[in-house]
Amino acid sequence: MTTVETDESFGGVTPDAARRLLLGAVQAFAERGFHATTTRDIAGRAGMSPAALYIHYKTKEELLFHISRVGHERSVAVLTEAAQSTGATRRAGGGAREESTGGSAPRLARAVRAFVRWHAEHHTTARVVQYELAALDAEHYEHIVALRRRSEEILRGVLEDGVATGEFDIADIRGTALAVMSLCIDVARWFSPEGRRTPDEIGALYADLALRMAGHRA
Amino acid sequence: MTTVETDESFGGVTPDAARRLLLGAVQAFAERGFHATTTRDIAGRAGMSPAALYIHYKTKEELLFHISRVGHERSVAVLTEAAQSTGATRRAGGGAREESTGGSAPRLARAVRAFVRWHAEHHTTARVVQYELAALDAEHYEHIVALRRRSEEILRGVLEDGVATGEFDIADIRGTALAVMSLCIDVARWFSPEGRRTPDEIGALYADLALRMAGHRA
DNA sequence: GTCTATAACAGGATAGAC
DNA sequence: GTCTATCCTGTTATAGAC
Repeated sequence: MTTVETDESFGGVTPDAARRLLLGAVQAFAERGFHATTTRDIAGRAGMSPAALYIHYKTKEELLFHISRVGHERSVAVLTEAAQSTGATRRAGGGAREESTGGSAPRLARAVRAFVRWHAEHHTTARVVQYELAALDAEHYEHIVALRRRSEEILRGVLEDGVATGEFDIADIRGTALAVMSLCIDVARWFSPEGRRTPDEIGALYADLALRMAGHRA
Repeated sequence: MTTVETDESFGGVTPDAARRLLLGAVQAFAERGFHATTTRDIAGRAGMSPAALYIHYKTKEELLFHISRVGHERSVAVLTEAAQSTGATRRAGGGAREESTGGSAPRLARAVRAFVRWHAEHHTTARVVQYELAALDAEHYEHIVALRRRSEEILRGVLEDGVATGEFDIADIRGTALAVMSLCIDVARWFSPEGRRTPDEIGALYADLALRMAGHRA
């Protein structure tokens, strides 16, 4: 949770050189975009010659895929954990669901807050993850799209639960879930550590906005 | 308002060749991004040789700037018009404002609906306008940022008015305005004409969501 | 205004020494 | 595993004929 984001997301990557390359690539891609970034730039940031890059990654695109994959996995994990009921959730007979501890409202609030925090704290990674997908090759792109669908489904599930229990009042669940996702994702585009709000403050504000969007009766 | 967006935004551009280049560039930039687009590609789409491009635009970046400028001007105009009171708005003594015809709630709804519609209907242009700014040179970038601030201020103004009249209940006006902008802008990222909703349906949904975010008492 | 041809150069990826 | 040197392709932008 450093403010000068050195992004611990890739802390566990094995050869030290590979990790440095990943970190350099994330920064370069976030600043300039994938296509405007040269392999010389990436290698330079990692303190290596351009050639050394190819020992660890077959192409520049593979580097992007690695970043995208790990980034998406992290953000899905953050969302999944936060969206869980604190106790267990059991399905009741007719398809409606009973909550044991956390109702849908706190689950939604926790999910949005955590997801937004992740996008703000890791805005460098998140920017690459969210806005450079088009540069992936077809196969890698499909892999990532599958991960993205998971996030959407998780969020939609929380909204569905809340409507079923009467906590939420939503006309268009799918559309609202998409809108809440939009809101969270867009944080990566504009967030700056120099801005007037901390990641957690934005998370708290957005959690409140999401509850309002869900028609939560305060 | 064609579904197969041929984007009338640039209909008035004077030499026919210049307009075709602009249109080709918008499509190419939206599909591949600025840096991944070649001048050959743009010229090809306009039915010209690469060299002909430089008669009409000094550089590829100038083409992007032109698109960005016109696009921003259009979207600001759309937002401004929609956010106006239908009658005149007069300031009352203490800084609070009286509405004559349209209250703040319908103004917010109209503004969001129109802004979202624009981003959906012109999603090709909008994508370039919103996501390729980083490729502009410093001077051009500043020009565009000034236009963007205008949009934010317009939206914030509507929220402030609504809070002053008691129509809205907002703790953090600036943050909420930013969030509503986010929501609208992000439409350009994911909208597809093949999707299940029309631009106007999305606009209507988002207008409702914005009212909820603003704490409008229905 | 548009074309063909080309200058001038940058960038991804590899070869081969160490 | 890393370096230096380099290949080779593709790119922006210009020159000069029509």
